[in-house]
Amino acid sequence: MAQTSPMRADVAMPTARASATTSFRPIVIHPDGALGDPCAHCDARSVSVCNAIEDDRLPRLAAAAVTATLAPGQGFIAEGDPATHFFNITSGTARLFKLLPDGRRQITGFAGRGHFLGLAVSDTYAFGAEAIGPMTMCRFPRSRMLGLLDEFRALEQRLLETARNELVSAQEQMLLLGRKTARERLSSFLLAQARAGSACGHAAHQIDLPMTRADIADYLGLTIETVSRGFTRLRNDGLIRLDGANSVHIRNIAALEDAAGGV
Amino acid sequence: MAQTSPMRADVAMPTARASATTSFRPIVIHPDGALGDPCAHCDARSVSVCNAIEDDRLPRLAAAAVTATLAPGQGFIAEGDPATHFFNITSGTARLFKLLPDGRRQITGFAGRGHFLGLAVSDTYAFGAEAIGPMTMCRFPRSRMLGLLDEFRALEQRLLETARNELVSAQEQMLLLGRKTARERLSSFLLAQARAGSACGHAAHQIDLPMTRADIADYLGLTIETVSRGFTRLRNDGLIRLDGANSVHIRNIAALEDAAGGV
DNA sequence: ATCGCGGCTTGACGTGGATCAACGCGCGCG
DNA sequence: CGCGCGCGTTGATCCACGTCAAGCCGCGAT
Repeated sequence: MAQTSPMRADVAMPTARASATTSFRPIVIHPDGALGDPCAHCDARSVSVCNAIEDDRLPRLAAAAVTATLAPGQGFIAEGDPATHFFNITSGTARLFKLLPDGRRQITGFAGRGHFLGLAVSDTYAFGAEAIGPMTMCRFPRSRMLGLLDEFRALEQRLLETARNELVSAQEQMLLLGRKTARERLSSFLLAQARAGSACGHAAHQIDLPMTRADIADYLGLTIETVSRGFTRLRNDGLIRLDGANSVHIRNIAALEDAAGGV
Repeated sequence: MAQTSPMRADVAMPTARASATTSFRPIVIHPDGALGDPCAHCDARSVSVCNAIEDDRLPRLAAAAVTATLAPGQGFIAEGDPATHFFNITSGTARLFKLLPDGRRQITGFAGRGHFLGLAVSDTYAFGAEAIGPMTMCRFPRSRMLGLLDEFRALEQRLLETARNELVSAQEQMLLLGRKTARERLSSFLLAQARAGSACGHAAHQIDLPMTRADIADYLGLTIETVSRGFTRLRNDGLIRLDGANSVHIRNIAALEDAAGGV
C-alpha cells in the first residue's frame, strides 16, 4: 500500500492506510444481552467505567449490552457517521484516528481493554476507530446508554473523570506533536507504553507493541522511516533492545526518560 | 526575549517566553461573594457552565465565588501546582500551555469569556495559564466547587459536555499538529478564530487576534518567523487582508478553507 | 526629542525529517 | 516448495521549516 504523504496536499491518489476492503465487513455479533449476566464476569469491568455500578444492578447494564468480535483491521466507528452506539473494549486494542481528505492520518490515541468509546458531543462521531488485532467489545445503543446515565449518577461521574483524564493525555500529546523532536517523541511513546503495560500487570521494562510502524508514525506525527530509524538509533545507543518488531525491552530507563525531554 | 529553540534540547539558557517577573505578581482580588448577587448580572454567564443553575439558586453559587482582575501577562495557574481553585473567565483571553524543561512551550488552547478552568484530574494542575491582555475572572475554592457539583447535577452534566467538547477540539488540534503544513495550520487557525468570533457576535469575516505571533506559533507548533511569513503569503495570495498585526479580514473564505486542508 | 524595547517582518542559510528507492524477512497460499 | 505480499529497515536525496541576523515600527519612559 502506498505510503501517504504528510507534507504534500497534491499527491495523486493517496489511499488511506486502513485497507477499505477489510475495514467495514459486517461485525460478528453475539446477542447475549438476555443470557445470564455477562457483565458480572467481564474481565474488563475492573478497569472500565462499568465498575461504577454495583453488582446487584449489573443486570440492568447487561440488558443493554451486546458483545461483538472484530477481525484485525476491522473498523467499527467511521468519522462523521451518526453516533448510534457506545462501545466498551473488552479485549484487544483499537486505533482512534482522524483523516484529512487526501488520506493523511493522525492517530489520536490507542484504546485498550476497558476503554469507553463513542461519547460523541454532537450526534456524529468525531473520529474513526479500527481494531488493530483481534478484538472484542460490548456495545450499547445511544438511547439506552443515555438512560443508564440518568439512572446511575456514579456512571456519569466516572465518565467525567475519564474525559478529564483523556483531556490531560491529549494536552500531553499536543506538547509532543508541537514541540518534541522525533527522538523525543519515540522515547516518550515507549515510556508511556511501558507505563500503560505495567498498569496492566506486565513487566515494567518489557513493552509490547500491538500496532504497526505505520500506526506509531501516524500517532507521533512522523513517517514510518523516521520511526524505524529512531528505534534503530535508540537500540544502537543502548537505551533499548528490540526483540522482533513488536517487543521492546528498556535497557536504560533513566537515559530513555532523558531522551524523552525529561518531563 | 530570546526565542526558544523548538528543535534543540541543548540550548544554553532558554528562558520561557512568559516573563517571570510579571507572571506571578499578586492577583487583585475583589471579595464580593457577599454583596448583592454578582452572578445574576455576570455577562459571561450566558456562555458559561454557570447557566446550568437556575436564577433563584444563583446566590448559592455567588457565595462561593470571588472575582479578580489580572494584568496583561499575569499568570494564575502554574503547571504542577496544587489544584486549589477553579476559575471562570469573565472577560479577556488567557493562554493555556505546557512547558518542557528547556523552555519550549506548547499552547494547548486559548480560553475566553465563559471558559471554565482548573478541573484537574489529580490534585495538581496539568497546565499553566496566563492572561494575554487585561482579564477578569471569578474563582472558586476546590472544596466549595466539589460541593456545588454534588448539589447541582445539571452543573456536572454541563461540565461533562464541555469536557467532551474540549476533547474534540484537542483531537482536531492533534491532527493539525501532526499532519498539517504550516500554511494549512495557519489557515485552520484563522478559520477557527473567525468561527469563535462570530459565535461571540463579531462580523464573520473579521478576526481579532488578541494574542502575539509567539502565542500563535506556540499554539500551531511553528516559529514566529514561519507564522509571520505565512500571514504575508496568505495576504499576497489574496486570501486575507492584514489590518495591523492583530486584525485580519478574510477576503476569500472558500480559498482559505481550501488552504486549511478542506475538512 | 531620542532612547530603549518588545513585537513584527524579511532575507540568507542550515538541517531534521520527509521522500524516493531498494532490499530482506516471515508468512500464507497456490 | 516457491511465490507474492505486507511489513520493517536502510541509504541517498530533497525541501519545508527552523535558525540566525538585520531592520522597521509603535510606544512608553527619561
